[in-house]
Amino acid sequence: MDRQEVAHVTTDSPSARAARILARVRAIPEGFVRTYGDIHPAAPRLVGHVLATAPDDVPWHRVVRADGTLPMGPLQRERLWREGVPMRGDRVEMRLARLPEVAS
DNA sequence: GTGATGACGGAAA
DNA sequence: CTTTCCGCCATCA
Repeated sequence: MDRQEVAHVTTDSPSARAARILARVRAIPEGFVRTYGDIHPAAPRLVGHVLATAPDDVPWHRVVRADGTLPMGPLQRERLWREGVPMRGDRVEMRLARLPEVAS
């Protein structure tokens, strides 16, 4: 389905989307990561904005780019490393750390 | 109201 | 491998 359908199916409203995004991010288990696109395919950039203005009790470091590079640099890298996320150089081994799409 | 920007993604060259 | 280009949506000037 395209983004229009997604928006229709998933009760949209600025706050509702933000809430859904935050919920998904909080659901990422330690040691794994998900990409912006995985969290909200229709608007990856929105995910970034939400995380940027989100409370720090969310595991924002578990959200990385689709190619495994880290948007937040060294800090994020350190946090992921501590959780045992497999990395190669400065990027995450998506093949192993990327969490499969979750239903809901 | 318009236009630029950003913690992005994917396709094309 | 890199660089463009276009689509997305909320914010902000």
